[in-house]
Amino acid sequence: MPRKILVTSALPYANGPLHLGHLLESIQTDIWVRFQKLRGNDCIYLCADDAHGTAIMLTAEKLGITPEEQIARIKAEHERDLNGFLIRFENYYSTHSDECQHYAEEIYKKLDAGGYIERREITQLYDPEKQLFLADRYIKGSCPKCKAEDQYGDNCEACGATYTPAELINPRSAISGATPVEKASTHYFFKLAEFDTLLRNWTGSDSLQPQIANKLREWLDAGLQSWDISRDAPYFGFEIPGAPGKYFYVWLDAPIGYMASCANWCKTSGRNFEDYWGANSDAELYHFIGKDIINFHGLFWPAMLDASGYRKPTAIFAHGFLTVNGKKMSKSRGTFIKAETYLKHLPAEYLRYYFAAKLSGAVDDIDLNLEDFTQRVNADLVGKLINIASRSAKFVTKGNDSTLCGSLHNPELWQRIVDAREPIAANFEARDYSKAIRDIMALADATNEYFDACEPWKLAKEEGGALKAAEVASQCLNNFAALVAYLAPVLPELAEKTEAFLNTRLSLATDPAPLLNHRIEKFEAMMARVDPDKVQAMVDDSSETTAAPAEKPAKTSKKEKAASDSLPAIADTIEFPDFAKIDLRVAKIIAADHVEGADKLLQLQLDLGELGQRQVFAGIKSAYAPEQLVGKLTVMVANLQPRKMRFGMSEGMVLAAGPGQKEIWLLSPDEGAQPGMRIQ
RNA sequence: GGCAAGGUAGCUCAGUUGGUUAGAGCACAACACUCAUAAUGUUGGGGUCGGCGGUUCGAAUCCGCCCCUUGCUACCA
Repeated sequence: MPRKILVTSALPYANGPLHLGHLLESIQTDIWVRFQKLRGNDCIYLCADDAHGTAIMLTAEKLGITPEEQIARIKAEHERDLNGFLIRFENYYSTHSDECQHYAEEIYKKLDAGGYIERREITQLYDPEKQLFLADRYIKGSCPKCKAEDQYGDNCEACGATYTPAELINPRSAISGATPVEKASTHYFFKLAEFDTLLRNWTGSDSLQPQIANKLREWLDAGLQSWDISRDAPYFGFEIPGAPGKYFYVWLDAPIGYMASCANWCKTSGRNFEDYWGANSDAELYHFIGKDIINFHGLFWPAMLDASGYRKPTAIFAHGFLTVNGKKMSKSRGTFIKAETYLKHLPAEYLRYYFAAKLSGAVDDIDLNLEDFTQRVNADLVGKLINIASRSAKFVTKGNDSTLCGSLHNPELWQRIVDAREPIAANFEARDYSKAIRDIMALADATNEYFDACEPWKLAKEEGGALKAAEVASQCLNNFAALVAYLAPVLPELAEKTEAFLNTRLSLATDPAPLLNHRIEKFEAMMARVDPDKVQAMVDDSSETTAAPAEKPAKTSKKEKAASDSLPAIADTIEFPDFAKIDLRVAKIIAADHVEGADKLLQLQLDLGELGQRQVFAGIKSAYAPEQLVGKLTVMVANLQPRKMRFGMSEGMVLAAGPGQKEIWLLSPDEGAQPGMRIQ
């Protein structure tokens, strides 16, 4: 009974080209899907472009086209590149589609009807000129730490500091250049916390990778927050029913794109949508994703599905990130390689093989070491695997009239290969491709050893030895056919060429049957060696030579931090205006309390005289008891951006010295200072 | 600060429930072979399995502490 399986890859964002990081996932998924199909299972592979959001809207505007034109253009590029890498979908669709809108609205309405949607007012930075709320990455300014100009709202590329947009010096909208202002608006939230039990049960199921289950449990134990699912107009997406001017956040409809793609495919394939998504579906549903989006697929998505009466995924399969030559892909190093650029220089199967040789079922990062890549592909595929066919063919072609012999010369070796099929299949099933590849290559080694031991080239020179040589070569060609069949999910083109060469059909569904008294075609080279010059050309082609941004310095290591603690160097000199920005005030502690559930914090109520009162959380519990503090005068930073902490808003900070633990000493002014006085 | 996943030969990686001198491929060296896309085979050099301590007759494998990498996260405001 074939299994009914629905597989997806994460939806690429329709705002830019695919790069090799995307391909890691597509290739991993495609290999698994092809494997399932070759095993005889009813497996379909669906994907789509993720086509909504502010970024796409802005890009379209910049290009002077409509968002619809922009996403159509990108989708065509994506499909071209994926096709070039031999990724084969049943359907590649878009979240900007009627089906997606239908299911997004339906799911939302069910969530709302179930009481899982709450409406709350929040304050965000707003671009008054562009009339647009600004996410962190759309706010630029000078880094508050190192003063580097033109940094994004969440972290500094020059010094690595992290901060909030409000901390930026001279913040401005990256879109219009206007100074952002704070503005309140009602947002819609999905009450995820209500699904705590459901999600605990789901993550407890043993089909998840242990690392993922751990991660999800960590989030669950930390307590689930409501998820902001709305964005204000203007926004390229679907308007929320009954909420004019409010749109679904792009991440709400992204996974619904899986359903949309399926519904769209069902129209032409004659399949039934409910068979896959209905609450009682007996189909298996798997999402291949990167580890960066585990929260969306492991928390929000199952909760959304369950709350709206659909089935949950059978499992999610997360993979790690792709690094190139051991480091993050970088445009200045030429290692930010686009799919299109790769294909311009190198065949798809090289990369498919290399990824397969390194992928396991775990969430570990994968490194594409370009030198290793070249050597590995050449040695494994050309040197050992295809070489089997290349060195054998002639003895059959010339020695036995292009016909494989009538019996196997080495039945033991053949049996070893046959017996390897199920273990190899089990490794493919478990997505442990690297193990499958190792086993297959070990059998290729064994075949080469056998070939060498028999010395058919010598046999062929002996009188009447041509047939003996052909027997050895026939054995090796049969081995070759079986090994290529095992590799077919990874190397579909090599499999096709092998089928043509040997006049046969390769399958993984049954044990390979030896080809006996079987006519073959003339051998022709099946794969060229990797040319290192082409690899270099690809890197050169990917290099951004124009003004490579300064390399982001490595984050300060703990060691370095410790060293700098013991050698308290004075910070860089600042100008008076820099200092003057800090509004320090004398504050009177009028209340101090323990915070329920907090290990380090005390909640302080500070009086600033005519300026009112402030609530501040301070991490000084280890050194002060609340009753010691009440009535004391201290110094606070009064114009610090308020920060939402787990236990409430902290509206400033009190100043203290010392390394921590018991050694914390709060600053206090001499007698006579009055609450609210500015410190200058 | 917390949590998670990693740290095994120059490179890329295996090492199942702790058990004999720690493995593979590539790279390197020598030799063999010359059928093959300078491919293949044999042999060899190369590792205090991140560090320290512990449990054990015995640890890369279990426990503790520490260091480094990556990621997530926070009561660092």
